[in-house]
Amino acid sequence: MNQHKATIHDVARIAGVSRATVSRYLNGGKWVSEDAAAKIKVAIEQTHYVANTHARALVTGRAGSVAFLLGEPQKLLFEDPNFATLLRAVADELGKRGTSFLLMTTDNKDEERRNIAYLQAGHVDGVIQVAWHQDSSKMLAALVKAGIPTVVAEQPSDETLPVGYVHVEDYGSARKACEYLLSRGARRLAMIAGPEGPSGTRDRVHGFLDTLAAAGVGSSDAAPIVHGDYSSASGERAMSELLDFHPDIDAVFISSDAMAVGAMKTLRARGIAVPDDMQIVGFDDSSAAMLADPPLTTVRQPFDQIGKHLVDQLLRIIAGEQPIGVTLPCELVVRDTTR
Amino acid sequence: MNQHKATIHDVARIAGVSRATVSRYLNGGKWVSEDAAAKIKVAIEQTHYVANTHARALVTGRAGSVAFLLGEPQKLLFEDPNFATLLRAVADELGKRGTSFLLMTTDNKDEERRNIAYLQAGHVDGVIQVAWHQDSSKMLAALVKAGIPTVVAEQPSDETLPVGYVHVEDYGSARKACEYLLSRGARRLAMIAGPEGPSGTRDRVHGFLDTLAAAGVGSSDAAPIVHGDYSSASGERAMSELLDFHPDIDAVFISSDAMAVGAMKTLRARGIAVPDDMQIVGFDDSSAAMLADPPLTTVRQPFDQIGKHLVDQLLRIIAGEQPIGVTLPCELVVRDTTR
DNA sequence: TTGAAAGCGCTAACAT
DNA sequence: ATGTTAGCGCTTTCAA
Repeated sequence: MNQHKATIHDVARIAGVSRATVSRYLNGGKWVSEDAAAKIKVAIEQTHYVANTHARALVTGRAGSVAFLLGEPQKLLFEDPNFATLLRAVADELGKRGTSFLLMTTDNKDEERRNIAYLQAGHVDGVIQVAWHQDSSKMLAALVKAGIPTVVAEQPSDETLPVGYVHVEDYGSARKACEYLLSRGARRLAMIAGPEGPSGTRDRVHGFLDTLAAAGVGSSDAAPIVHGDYSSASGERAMSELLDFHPDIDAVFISSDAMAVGAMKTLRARGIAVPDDMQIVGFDDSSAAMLADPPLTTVRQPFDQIGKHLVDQLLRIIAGEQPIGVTLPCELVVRDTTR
Repeated sequence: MNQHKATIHDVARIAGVSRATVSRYLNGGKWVSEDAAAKIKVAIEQTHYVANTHARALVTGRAGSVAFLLGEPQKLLFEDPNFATLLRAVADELGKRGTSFLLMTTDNKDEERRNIAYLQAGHVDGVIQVAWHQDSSKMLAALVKAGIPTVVAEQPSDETLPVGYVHVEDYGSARKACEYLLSRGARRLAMIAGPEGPSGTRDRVHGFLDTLAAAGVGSSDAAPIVHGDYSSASGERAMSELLDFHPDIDAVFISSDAMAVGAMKTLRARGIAVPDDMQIVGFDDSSAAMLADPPLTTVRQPFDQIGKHLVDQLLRIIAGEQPIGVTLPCELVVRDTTR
């Protein structure tokens, strides 16, 4: 633990070659004779040599790491299980590609400033931004201005921004969910949507509305849509509101499982049976869906795929490719909150 | 975005001093005249200069970052809300101290090897290890052997290891919970404990057993204790088992809120009313506790404090201080699953 | 109080 | 195929 950590110099000396040869071996091994390679391999094993990232970053100008930037009100990070899922997916994929990452959270203006300064300083090669519940356009603009390769886990509101993004097919998924509800006999559909602003909310609402219109079952009065913040508590409130103003609804399409769980709590309190008196379809297929009582019919978001594509995109952009948008399909998972 | 990033050289030139003076200014500002300091300050603002971490790390030999090392089976990271809570607390505290951190996950032997190599390479100054559900002694031993400053979010099984740790008062909290149950009229107590192995599980079990013994209400046959893995599903199973073998129990002390939620699902399925026929106390006070139906009486773990102390400890150890153990008290939060 | 100079460990021309 | 050399941006003696 006290012995000097092995450097490329030690390896070179032991292998009987120059440091440049070791460096070449380390970076692809081209232009290194088999003989030299073998000796270097032995020397590395013997010394437990691992390249110093900082020295390498200094000379190459690349950090070999990316930031996972979370712009979220603190309480939601705790409650939304999707963060953990996505975080894990990203961590796994990044690990496979030999890139380390650091997690940054932004809860207020001060942290935002500090984070921007840090990122601009070039400590990381790129940024994966996740801000499902909060407006992140300022941060995003700063990243773009600083020329930092960036991917976003939703469709950015400003589509002209040169950032990559990965999102799910919100419109189509909403239609799929609502059409299923219709097919199970529901006629008076309501929706509990996510926070207004993000494109995901907008697209799901359109999917909901268009399905109703196509089926000719839309009510003529104010559309039964209430917005929540994806938290369970907001789902509880939203369900109450829905019931108060539209007591005749027989099904609800809810934009997150957490909100669906909250909504079911309200229903239970009011003695409304699920799925007999009220059918429900959630969104995410988070752990809450299967644990709900009864288990929730929901739209499965492929977070592992989202994470994979996010990393893939970012690494491509860092390598100089054009940012693109990736849209992933969702799957309806039928459980017991629909008939 | 293309203009050369400002270096200490640029700042020195603009301020009309040497790079060494700028460096001194950056690191505490001692031995820098007010005059020079003022000029440097202006130059830094003008150039938007931010020190290059890699260059600094290279020369100082310190990385300025630490690792948050998660040794957990993947599925539990998704489900256990405590991770997110602790992660956030640590992130906040680290941010305040100007230290960045990277998150590493260890799900299998291969990742473990890779992580150990990475950490040994000195890419970080220290490690915060969290492994509540999995044996982490091998990893810990490797870290100690490599001389990497380490703190653990539980009491390490090998107490002679020179690592810092922060944990909650498991024994006392268990006694507090069980005594409360007794005070509410419960007489035939059972326990759903965490996975066998970690000291936390052992201490809570002892607290449970000792309380029963002290009150003289222990049954003479096999102690009604079943182990789970902190997941909701395991709580569901454990409750079934308890009911099958000890149908006369009237209260259960459960080592996590997630398991308590699972247990309540089993109770509901069997038509056993909470808290009338069965009282329940959980552990953690995670979001699941308040959302449970009825809301869960539980033991509150102060994760924000745990995170704060973890960071504090680690930074102290990195600075050369002796590792110590920190034990934090828990608080009983009474809600509606107790009478 | 300040500056000159010597690297930290590595990569990347450029020679050979 | 391999070695020599010149830094990357910063801190840190050591002199002045």
